[in-house]
Amino acid sequence: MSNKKPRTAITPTREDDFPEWYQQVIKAADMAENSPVRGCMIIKPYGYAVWENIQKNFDAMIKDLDVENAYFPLLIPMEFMSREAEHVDGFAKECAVVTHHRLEADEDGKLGPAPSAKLEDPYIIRPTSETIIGDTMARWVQSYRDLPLKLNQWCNVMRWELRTRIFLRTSEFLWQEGHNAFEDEKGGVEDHEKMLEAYADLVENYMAVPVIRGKKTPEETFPGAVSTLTIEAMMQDGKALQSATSHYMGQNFAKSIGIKYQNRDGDESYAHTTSWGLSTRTIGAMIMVHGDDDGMVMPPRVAPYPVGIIPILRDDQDKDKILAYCADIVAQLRAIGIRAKINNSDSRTPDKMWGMIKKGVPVRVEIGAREMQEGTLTHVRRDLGRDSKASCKASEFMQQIQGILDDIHITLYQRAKDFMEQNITEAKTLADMEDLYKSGHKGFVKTPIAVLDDADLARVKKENAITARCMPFSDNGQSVIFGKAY
RNA sequence: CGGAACGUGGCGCAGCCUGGUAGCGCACUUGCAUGGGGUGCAAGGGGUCGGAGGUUCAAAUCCUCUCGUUCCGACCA
Repeated sequence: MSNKKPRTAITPTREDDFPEWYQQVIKAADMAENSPVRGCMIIKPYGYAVWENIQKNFDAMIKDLDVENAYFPLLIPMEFMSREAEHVDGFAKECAVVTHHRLEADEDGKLGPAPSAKLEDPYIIRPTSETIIGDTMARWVQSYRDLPLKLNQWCNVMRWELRTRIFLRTSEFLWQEGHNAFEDEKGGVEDHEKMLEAYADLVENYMAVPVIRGKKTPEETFPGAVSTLTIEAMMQDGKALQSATSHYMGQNFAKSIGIKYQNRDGDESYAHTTSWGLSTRTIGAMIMVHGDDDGMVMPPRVAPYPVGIIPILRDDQDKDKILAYCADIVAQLRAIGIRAKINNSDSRTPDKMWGMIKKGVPVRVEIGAREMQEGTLTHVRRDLGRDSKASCKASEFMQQIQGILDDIHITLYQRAKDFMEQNITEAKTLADMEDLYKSGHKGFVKTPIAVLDDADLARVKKENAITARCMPFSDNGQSVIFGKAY
């Protein structure tokens, strides 16, 4: 027995092969899978439930900021793309194009686009709805009284990606895109800051992923934007993942798409616009930040069910009684607003347990004949493992569970935050940074802002596969954080 | 899109070099014993080897093309 390592539920481990571990966690946790459509994923119920929780929480946040939801078409007239020069640059090469409106069989019986049904004006499948929403806003905004106008839509978009990775980069993905318009610069600038803070709030306080808030360097700024703000998270392999961005477009976009209005002086002005988006990719971030070698570790506030209950059935005699007791526990939890689910399949107990471990259910509750008789239950925290196993009266549990879940959230967040902080190294010069990466540094490197002007920067970035992630707010724009990125 | 690798039952793999119609582990089904961090024994079901062509008496094994996946790179949420 030379194998001293305890068996892990996921093979390989994070240390052995991080990218493969990531794939295996998604599979083991039953969150998503590849589809017959190249580059597109099937989000399974357990993964989609996470997205629904993200949606629910963020949707409430933006409504508090007076954003209204609307829905725009999946198809966008191709000519819209050419209205915005920067867009052509950014998205044209990854657009799916709709050219026909009918299929028909040829002489061999093979289906194909009917030549007679060719579209005079082709459509593209939205890679973003910026142009069509902008076009709409241009019609809706006539007067300064129509501003601000804050629109958001939850939808799917498609970008024909060359290299896809489930959740992190797929050809089709789900997101929300917000597009706001304001009278002046102040309104737009403040808005894009506010939206970024909303993202930071969501990601940190619901997904337990600590982030660095900052501004993109000019080079990394979104095409056409005056300013791009970002939240950057660190994965357990030390790489960065941009979790959400918020752009201030100045009047650039309004001018190209015609969002103009009569201002308070009776003159014509162009609106100042912002756009902001967060996608299913953040689910990938959550996996890579919290997951461990036994699978997913769900942050409780977005977990499909923060409490999972396993009935322990030793024989059929007590089965119905135990199940009834479990059902009652679930009902009590739901009554206090906690999502709970019972696994009453007839799998073996250990298999049910490992199933919940791999899914990362924050609190596992075990209930057998013993608990039923005593009116107690046994609970274990996923983040702390079997050592955290404890028993208490069911009534006490109801009092404590919210606190336990909050504590799990804090523990996950703090653990990730400590990791991130320990893996940000400061370097005074570009040469110092290069030395760090050349000697195998895995995390971020923070340098003075002056490094951006170093003529050698491009070479160092290229050779070390790093990019400028952002200029963190915490240093008032006086520093830059670099790192490898997803 | 460039470089590399891979594609064999649900999952992970062996077989391919030295062609002769498929094997292992896990999962699954049944039974008995079990049952609080991956239970044991026994009996079973399931694949024609990503797809299309070619070579051959014969192909999972050789050749060509194609589709897909993964990793690295460039690009990007």
